[in-house]
Amino acid sequence: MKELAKSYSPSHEDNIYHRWLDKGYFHAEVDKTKETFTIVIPPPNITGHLHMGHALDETLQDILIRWKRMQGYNTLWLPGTDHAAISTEVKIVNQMKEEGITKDDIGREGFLERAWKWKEEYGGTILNQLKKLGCSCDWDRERFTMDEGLSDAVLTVFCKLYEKGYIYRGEKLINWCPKCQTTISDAEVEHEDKQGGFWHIKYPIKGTDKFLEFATTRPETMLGDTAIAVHPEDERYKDVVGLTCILPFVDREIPIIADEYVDREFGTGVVKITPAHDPNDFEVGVRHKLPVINIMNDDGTINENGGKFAGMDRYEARELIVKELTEMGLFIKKEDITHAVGTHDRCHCVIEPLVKKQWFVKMEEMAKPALEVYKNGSLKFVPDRFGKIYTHWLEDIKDWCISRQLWWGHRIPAYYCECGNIIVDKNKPCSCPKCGSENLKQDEDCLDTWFSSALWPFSTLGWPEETEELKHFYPTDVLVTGYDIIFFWVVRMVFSAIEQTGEIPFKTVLIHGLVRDSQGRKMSKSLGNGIDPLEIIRDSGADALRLTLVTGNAPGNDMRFYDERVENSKNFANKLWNASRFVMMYLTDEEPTYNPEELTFADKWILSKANTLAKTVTANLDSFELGIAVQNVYDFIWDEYCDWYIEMVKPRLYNKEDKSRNAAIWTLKNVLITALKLLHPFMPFVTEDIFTSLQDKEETIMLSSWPKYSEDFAFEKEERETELLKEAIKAVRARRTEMNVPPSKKANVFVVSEKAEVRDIFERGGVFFKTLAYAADLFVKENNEGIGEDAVCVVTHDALIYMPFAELVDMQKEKERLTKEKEKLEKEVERVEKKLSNQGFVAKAPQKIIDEEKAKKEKYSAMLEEVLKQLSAL
RNA sequence: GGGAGCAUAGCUCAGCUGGGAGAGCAUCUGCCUUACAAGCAGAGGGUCAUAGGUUCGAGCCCUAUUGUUCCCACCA
Repeated sequence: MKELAKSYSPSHEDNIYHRWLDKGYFHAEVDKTKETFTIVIPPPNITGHLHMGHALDETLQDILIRWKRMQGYNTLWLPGTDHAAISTEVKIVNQMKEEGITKDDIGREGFLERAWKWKEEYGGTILNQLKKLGCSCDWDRERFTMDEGLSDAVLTVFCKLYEKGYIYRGEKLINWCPKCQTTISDAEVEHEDKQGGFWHIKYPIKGTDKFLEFATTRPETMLGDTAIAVHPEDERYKDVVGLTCILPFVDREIPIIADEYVDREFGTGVVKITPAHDPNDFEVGVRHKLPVINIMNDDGTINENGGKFAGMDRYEARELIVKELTEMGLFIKKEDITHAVGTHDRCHCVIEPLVKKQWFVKMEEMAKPALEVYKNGSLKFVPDRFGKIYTHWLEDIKDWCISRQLWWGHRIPAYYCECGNIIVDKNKPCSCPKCGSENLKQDEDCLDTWFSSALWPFSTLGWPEETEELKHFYPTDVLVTGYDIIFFWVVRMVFSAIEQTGEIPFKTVLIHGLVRDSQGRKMSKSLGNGIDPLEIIRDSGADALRLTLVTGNAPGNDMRFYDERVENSKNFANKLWNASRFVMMYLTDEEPTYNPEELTFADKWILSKANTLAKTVTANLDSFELGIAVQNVYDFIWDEYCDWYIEMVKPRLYNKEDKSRNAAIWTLKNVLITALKLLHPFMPFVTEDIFTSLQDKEETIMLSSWPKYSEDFAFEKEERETELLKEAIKAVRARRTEMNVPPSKKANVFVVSEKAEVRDIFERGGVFFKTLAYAADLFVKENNEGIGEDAVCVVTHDALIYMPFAELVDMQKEKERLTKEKEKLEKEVERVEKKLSNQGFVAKAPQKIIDEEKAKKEKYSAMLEEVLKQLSAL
């Protein structure tokens, strides 16, 4: 047995973690004799640093993993990182910029070399930070999305989907980020409300002196207009449909067409159609076979199709166009409006819809089974409401643009022959199977980062190889992630897994909310309100951080993080630490023996409570109520174990002659161990530290067995008896405080009850009742004969408790107090009676509830009777 | 425009299938009681947003309203 330091300090955490690592406790081998429990980590970006969001996400996973591991599952938590195509590339480009180098200077090869070097240097940062948090990942199985194996999975999937016709190359309208110079998917477009203009403009109708008036938020796109549209049934414009307008600046004749898409009620009921730069217009263009004229360069400047505006920035061109239209008399007015503008979620630059030839994943077919698995219940969301979000997205899904104009990532395995043939293959073919030419060029683009993360649950386990790991650990059990990532990742993992492996990638998706600052704001770099989890770990320990993150955290709900909460968590660690120190004071080298006959009813009470606790905590973990589960343990340790049980057994411990001393020590130790085990998933370090000091049998709490409910330790009667004494003690304490009796002033206490059973309880519990109720001596009696009439009386449920404090009693105040109590009890009795006389209640309420109410009635009536007696005696 | 969440003690939040309102922090009072002052004991504080409804019984279920946050969406 080791001794514990005087107060708790988290400084051991690193040592404990390294011992776990050295012992290989986190490592999972395929063990077919056991049921598996698998979690794959949502791979953090290699550019990332641990922020509170990660800390929460990983804490929840570690709790589940540690709990299941203790339950005896073959548990695997697979860690790794994501190459984060755009983020990483931008980071490296910026770094190069400082050195005055551009991507073109060093070329693709040079750039990739640099990127890999960067990855080797910084990519592991965040994983090391996870270790500080205590994450019990199997580090031997760490993966990276650009590993050889995972890259092979990516290429395999690409080729398979291409062959199946689910991946195609097409010229479609895509979202273009002029700043990052790449396409992005719909999911990466964020709609932000921005101040903008609504310019009213008119075009002359050819062959008439009339004009057609419309309004637009992006005047510069007029350079690419190829039509003007009105509603087919709009009487106002019936005559002009079929005529043409003259498009200013470029002098193009564009037809006036009729299309249902136009809303007659909105504006003038006239829309300019720019198929190359607007999704709706693109559709209209397809219907009417309109030419598509792209007027924009990749950097957001106007191209040669923009006539004299060519080379100008899109916003410069906008101003100049409006100015010149004004001069031409074609500009009518400008309204100031705020409207939703699509921006890139990474750089917040306004995205530009452009028509480009890109690679797409056809979604319609693959979405169906992904919807089905949720509907038939095989895929669950916790809380369930996020299933609706998932469903909604899938039902309305559009094809996924997967090509990115980047170098850092998985290069698209498509090869173009000079004859025009396209070959899609994992490996570069020697020659074109069509024309035999060896002049093949690989597609320059890379795949969307999410294309590889979509395969993460199975690619990390070796897929497409039929590895033992894949067979054993897949499908995984739980995916833990924030609600902000359902579209990007969860949806894509589900349909990818079903398509490639025929199985769902995980059974349950546990969704958590955001960690916000004390004022409820998102933590962000720009606000500077982020709290660094590593700083918290350094100052207060990972255990305190973890407890703070999980306490009161309900699935799917956001939470606020602030210092006072951490403080409380730290205090709890200290409380547990000191309770353990106390217990260890009474442990000797000799193991306390378990002798059921020696257990007092107080011992049985706490054993019974601990027994129930195991059941409750397990049930809450089973239903992913981690916040409630930890609250259960917290309350048990602090309120029941420390504030009551330890105090109750002190007299027995102090008295070496006490026959039940051994039983007390045994109970103290074993209940503490149970509590430590139940707490371990939440606070792994402090529980391990105490556990290893407390006993010598097992070398770690991590692999100890999870407590189970047992009928052998269900002691209902003893629980009732102890609660009765607790109630009496509380009543005495309250009464003393009320009368300002200092704790140092002890008094004789007389307990009076007609019931032999009650007297017996007080006799048996007398030892601790005396100390906890500040009694000099305790006298248990059948009636109040011989007790001074002027003693203070406390009326409890089963007994009357007298204390000779006559000199302290103010008769007037005493009367007031008793009157108050009388009124309170009368109210209670009235309430219960009313309930019990309600026919509907007696007829329809469950028997258990009725019995409870009846018991209450009896209890309150008896107490009221006593209070009345007291009053009349005064 | 569609959808979702939230509204409970001064503050931050729990309250799982309906059966007498809880925690932490803060406040007040008294205690350095041989594990812990990072503590102990006691106390105050809530018409559970509003209005209806279902029910013997509603913080919890239903409807509407108000406030608030978020997500989705092609009104140019």
